[in-house]
Amino acid sequence: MKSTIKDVAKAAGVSPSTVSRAMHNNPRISEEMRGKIRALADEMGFHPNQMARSLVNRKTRIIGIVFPGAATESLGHPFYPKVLQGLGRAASERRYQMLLGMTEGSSSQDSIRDLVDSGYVSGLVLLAAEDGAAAIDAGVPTVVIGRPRCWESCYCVDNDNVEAGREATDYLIRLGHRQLLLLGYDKQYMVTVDRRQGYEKALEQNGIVFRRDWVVPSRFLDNNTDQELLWSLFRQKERPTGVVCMDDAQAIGLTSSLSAIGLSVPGDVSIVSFNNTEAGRYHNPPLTSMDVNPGQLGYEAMNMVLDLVKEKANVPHLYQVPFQMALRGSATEYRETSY
Amino acid sequence: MKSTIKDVAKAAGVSPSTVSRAMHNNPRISEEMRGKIRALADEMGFHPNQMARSLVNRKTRIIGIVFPGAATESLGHPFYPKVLQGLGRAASERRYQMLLGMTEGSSSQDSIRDLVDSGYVSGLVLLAAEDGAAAIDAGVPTVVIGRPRCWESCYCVDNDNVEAGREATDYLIRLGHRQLLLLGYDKQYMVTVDRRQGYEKALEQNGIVFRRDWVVPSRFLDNNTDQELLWSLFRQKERPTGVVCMDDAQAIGLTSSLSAIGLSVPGDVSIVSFNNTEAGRYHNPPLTSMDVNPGQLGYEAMNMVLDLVKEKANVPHLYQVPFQMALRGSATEYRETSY
DNA sequence: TTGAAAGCGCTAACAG
DNA sequence: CTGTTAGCGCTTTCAA
Repeated sequence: MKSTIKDVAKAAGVSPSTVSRAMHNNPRISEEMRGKIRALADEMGFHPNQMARSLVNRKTRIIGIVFPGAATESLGHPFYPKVLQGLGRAASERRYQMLLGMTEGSSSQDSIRDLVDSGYVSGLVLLAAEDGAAAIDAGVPTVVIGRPRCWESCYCVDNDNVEAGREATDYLIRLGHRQLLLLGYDKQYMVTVDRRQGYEKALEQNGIVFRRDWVVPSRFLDNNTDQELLWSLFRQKERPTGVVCMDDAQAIGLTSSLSAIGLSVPGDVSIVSFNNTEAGRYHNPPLTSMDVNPGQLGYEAMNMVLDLVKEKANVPHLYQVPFQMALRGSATEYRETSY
Repeated sequence: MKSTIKDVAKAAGVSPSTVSRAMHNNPRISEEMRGKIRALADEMGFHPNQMARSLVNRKTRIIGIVFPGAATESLGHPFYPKVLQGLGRAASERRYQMLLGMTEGSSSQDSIRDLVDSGYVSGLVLLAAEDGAAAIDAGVPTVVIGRPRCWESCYCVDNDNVEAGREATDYLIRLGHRQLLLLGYDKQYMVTVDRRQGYEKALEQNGIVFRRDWVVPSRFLDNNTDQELLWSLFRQKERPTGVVCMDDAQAIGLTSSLSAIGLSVPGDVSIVSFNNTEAGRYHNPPLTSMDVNPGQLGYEAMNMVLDLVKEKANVPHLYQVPFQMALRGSATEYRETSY
């Protein structure tokens, strides 16, 4: 049986409150009493029951983590474990723990309710910007990773995705490419709309005219019917010589899709993508990819919620983490012979 | 302000106990009262405070997850997120939540203590067999993923690693290879000692003599000094033509190490490895790799702890999950011309 | 079928 | 500096 504060109090011949004070380095206790009690507590293997503490102070040292959509599924993409690493690092530095909200099958809305209603968490971090709206009335301090639609009224940490999109595109342009396709656009996801904006910006800054039909969804990689659409784009006389992909996985898919119609990467088409995954790193050719620093995203997000929980003043509503391109072989200089 | 059981009781004109019964489908309450109260509770947005409940019932719906060593670091290897997925899937099916123990910098021993002492968890799953010893006196039902030294006296889910090692080796032998190196052995890790045993078994079953100097640690990949040792092995006249690697990462490292001395994979050396990672899948050549089903490992482990927590009878001490080879290009038939 | 009372383990005034 | 008291929100005998 685990010993309680009363046991220790009795053994030490003092009152429970004294033990409580000793355990929390409360100043209202003598040095010697404190030492004596702590030693005794140690000996008896006493550890304050957090459950009871939380009940009275109305706060826990737990932050809930909410994964997007089908919960556990998202962990399949390497972005999430990396974010989790960062979250964990910050949490452990500040001696907090993380409770995972993975309500299989149900919406993240439910996941959030579960987490909060349970009373276990004193803060939340949402791993999907799409759930951002929920952040507003979650009932506990909440920060979302990514940029939700309601971003001005909530706390979030994100990359400057329009700038990232611009830089990725610009990189290709620097390489001499002027026929640029954007693959993986989905207006549902702010990340992609932001990056697309950056893409358009880069085009404009370089006097390249924007072609609406060269902004395509990732669905174009899915099956033969859809690939046909993609292929038709690359069979035009003036075909894209460079592609900006929203994710390494798409770049990988694209590479093989292209090879099916006899186009090679980077020989015929240069590719720049996002997320700098291991798969992309070992892909053939190795992918030039934008690293968005998922680890730091998590790290900053956790520190932000904790600041909020601690009611620190002036916590900024948005923190932007830097990104950088990992330069590898999938994007090379444009050559006439590309045609 | 969140409403408490008392608020609801007052509003319904009944006692708190009645509300409590209504919320938990206790039979000692009339159907109509139950309906009325639940409706009211819903309307008032009342959710029982789990903290308070746990305090009185002495159990929570939370399982602690302990990562090996430097906590968050381990998430860097794709094996762990996949295990986590499986854990999450089972946990969510049975309506449990997971608390992550990531005590940065401190041992997993401390991590375990933290988790258990806090009183938050009613069960534990350890993601590293090396921590197995701790499972015995954790104080709550514990299952470990992998095979700890003390495996007979604790609960674990694992692969049959000697068989896996045997099959991997045998695959190379089937391909005609008879000079086989084992890379990544470390007697500290039971996985590798088990797989090595399988390796030896395969050799024996095929009348190949075991060479102690062909069982090498992964350190041989680390730096030039160590690689020299590896290279010397491959510069012998009778060099290995097949290698069994304990992890895809090693297979990748080996490939490039080998290419530095002019040996190619699979042309000169065939490789079979473990863990079937994305990196290996997109590596050049794509890795033939043993998939140990990390997801299922997690899934079964979670179900096992929960069975233990629920005091289900006859929970087996060991559950073995199947594995299977993903056949790809890094291992090909042995040809004389390999020399 | 419902209510009253006691208590889970701990903390936080308020006295002394 | 230390003890007393009350109570966090809920469950659970025990009576009614």
